[in-house]
Amino acid sequence: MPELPEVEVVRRGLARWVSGRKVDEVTVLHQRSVRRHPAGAEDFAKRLQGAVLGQAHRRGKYLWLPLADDLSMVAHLGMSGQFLVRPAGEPAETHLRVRITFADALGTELRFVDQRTFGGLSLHEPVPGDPEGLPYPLAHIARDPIDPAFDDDAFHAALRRKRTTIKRALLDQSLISGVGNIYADEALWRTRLHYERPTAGMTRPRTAELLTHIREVMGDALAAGGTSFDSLYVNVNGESGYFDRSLDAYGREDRPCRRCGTPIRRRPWMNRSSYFCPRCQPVPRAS
DNA sequence: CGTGGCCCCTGATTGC
DNA sequence: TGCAATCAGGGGCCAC
Repeated sequence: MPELPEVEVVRRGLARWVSGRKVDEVTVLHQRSVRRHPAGAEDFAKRLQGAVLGQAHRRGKYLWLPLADDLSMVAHLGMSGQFLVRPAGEPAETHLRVRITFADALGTELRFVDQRTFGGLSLHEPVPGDPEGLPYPLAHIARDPIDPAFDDDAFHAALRRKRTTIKRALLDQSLISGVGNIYADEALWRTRLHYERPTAGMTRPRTAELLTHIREVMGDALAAGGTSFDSLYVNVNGESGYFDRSLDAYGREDRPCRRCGTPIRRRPWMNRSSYFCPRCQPVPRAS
């Protein structure tokens, strides 16, 4: 389940192994993987053929590589997406969705593999005047907390304005990007905040503490090469990253809280799960 | 318009 | 043993 640190690892892999190469052939093996390309799979392939893939950019969990002609190839890994750089001619992976070959002599091709097809590739024009050439579908995606331009004060003000709960806000990519279910639980545990705490009650020091912990969790994961729980996450060269043994809350139902020993609880939440320590992170009164 | 909830998908795991 | 239910979850989309 790639979160921001994993996606950043993929970005670096693309920058090293793919940027600057000229596309030869594009084969779309699953329509759903290009569903965000409005003009369809054939158009996607046609426009990409012959283009040189530019520098690899990231905003939150989105990746994009500008082409020479104003369009960018946008990628989202979703739940199970992987970019693999493989020797051309290697057998296709079971869930290979898009194959991109190159017009050079390096002998490798780029493969987008995605078991659950929540991810996908598409081509888009930039938001007019955006200095980074941010593609249109990403216009509403906020900066991530390890982006130097992330505005802590603006984030705090947005939390105060909202009438929602803290974990919902952390997963709202228009407020802060790159935080997924796992790292939200980890950061809330570190901050001793229950996931249903109203954002309107956040104080400035509390927000600052929360951001610090989010950055620590992400930084730790990035240093470890990304988090993984199974073989679904593989970086651009096919190597798994492992970080799960240092998780404090996520996936630890009934196991003792590393701070106080109280068994960690799991609660159904938004069709997924929230993990928390009932003692360190007490349920807010008004919920 | 802001907020909350549903749903897309596949495979591993669990339960009967 | 075999089949069905459950779970995993990013984020777009829609209803209220």
